[in-house]
Amino acid sequence: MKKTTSEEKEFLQQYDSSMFEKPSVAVDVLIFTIEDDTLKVVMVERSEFPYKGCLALPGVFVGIDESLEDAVKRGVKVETGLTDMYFEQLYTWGDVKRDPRMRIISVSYMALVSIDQLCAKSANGNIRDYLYPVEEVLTPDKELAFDHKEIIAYARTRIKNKAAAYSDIAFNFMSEKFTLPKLQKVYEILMDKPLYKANFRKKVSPMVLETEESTSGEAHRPSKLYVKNADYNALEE
Amino acid sequence: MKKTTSEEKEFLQQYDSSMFEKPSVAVDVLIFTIEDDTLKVVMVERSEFPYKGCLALPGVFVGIDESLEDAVKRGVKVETGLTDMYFEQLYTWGDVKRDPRMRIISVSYMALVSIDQLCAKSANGNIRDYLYPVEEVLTPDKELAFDHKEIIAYARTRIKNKAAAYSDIAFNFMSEKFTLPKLQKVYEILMDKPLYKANFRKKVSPMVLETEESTSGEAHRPSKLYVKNADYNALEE
DNA sequence: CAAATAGTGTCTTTGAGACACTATCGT
DNA sequence: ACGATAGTGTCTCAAAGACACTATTTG
Repeated sequence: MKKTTSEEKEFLQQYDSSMFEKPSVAVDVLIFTIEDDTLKVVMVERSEFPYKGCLALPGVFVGIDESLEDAVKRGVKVETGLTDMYFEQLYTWGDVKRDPRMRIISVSYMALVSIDQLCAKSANGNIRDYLYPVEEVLTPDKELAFDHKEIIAYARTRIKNKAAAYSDIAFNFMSEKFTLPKLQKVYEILMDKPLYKANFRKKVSPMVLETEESTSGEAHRPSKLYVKNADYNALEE
Repeated sequence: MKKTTSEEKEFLQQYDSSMFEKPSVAVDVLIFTIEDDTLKVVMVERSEFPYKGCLALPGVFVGIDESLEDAVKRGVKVETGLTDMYFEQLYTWGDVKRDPRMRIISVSYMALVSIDQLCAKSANGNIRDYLYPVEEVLTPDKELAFDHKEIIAYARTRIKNKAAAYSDIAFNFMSEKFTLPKLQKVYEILMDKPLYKANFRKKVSPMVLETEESTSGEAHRPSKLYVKNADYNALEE
């Protein structure tokens, strides 16, 4: 990795002699999207023991010269082809027996992406085949690999809390231009509860900017298109 | 660590051949307390390079058969002698160069403890000598070891947010019985802003239970003693 | 016009914030 | 009585919540 100085050698020798074995470190990535008005997460079916046939979160081991974030980007890229998306660290899971094969400490991250972006880059096979409704995989009788159900439940709670606080996470699921009814629907899905139209619009009005465009062609009044107000967070001071 | 089955061998071989070197995993513990109406954190002065002479957070490497929480308990015990205290995971720091000696991924935890408990168990030397005011170690010109200033700043923000939301974290700094003026002072220290007495008492009244006892002996009206209402969180549903 | 969805006005209730007041100790 | 801190009553104002209304498109 790097050359060691004489001062550091003492430490490294001491460390090597006291620690016989190191845990492995992985990142598990929860790629969330909204499809058919449903919050979904990317999962893969395990072809090997343990948990053969169960759904598991995609994950990669962290390389010795790779930051956690770089490992996440690598994992997301192999899974979806996407190179730029919003993600944030969730929690680190370190139970000794969480993986029966060997000691693996997992740093979990959640990535949020619109279904449009997700499908645009889907080169190998259809990414839609790997999307599973979150509420479905969280049902008690559904068996998932390792502690992945707990991890997904943790992420689900985080998403709900952030949406309820009207943070801007919902925008990660939107295309660039969107109508307020669509945005409201996304917040409702994330919060898992219905919202009053007028109140919702009061809340989000500082977070969005109206455009000149509108929807058309549907058998009802058209809806104005909005974009995210990039200055919103700056105003928060 | 454990015996491997034939199914698992394939995985382990594949893993071993693809990963030449593993990062080390440590937990860094931020032990916070309140002394002299000031939020303080336990730190130790480094006697070795790198960052010789700088303050650092206490930390331990995570053993191969040790959970993250067990590593935290071990670290807290060697540092303070305490065996039971509240702690929670903060964040995992994984920059490749965060430790110049070798690749170390650090899972940070914050522990919160009253000054009474902290001093009660202080066997070897005076633990008070290792307490440093948080705002002081966070000043820009103060050099701390590794990325520990960033970690402390992260924890400071977490504490502020939790106090501002009137979570029950403040109680971790109190003795079993306390007066409301003392509790208010603790919230003010954590939030770093003054509070109105009447409003504060309205807020915390469901979180506390009045006792029969009062303070006495001071040249002013005595103050009633309260205990934490253990049922409070249960009521939250 | 009817159906359907987009969008607005406003009332009520809740709670944060601010401030003034009363209460009770020791000296 | 006085200084000092403990503890309470209540007003204001802003935001959350609930609901009713108007507006604009297609068929």
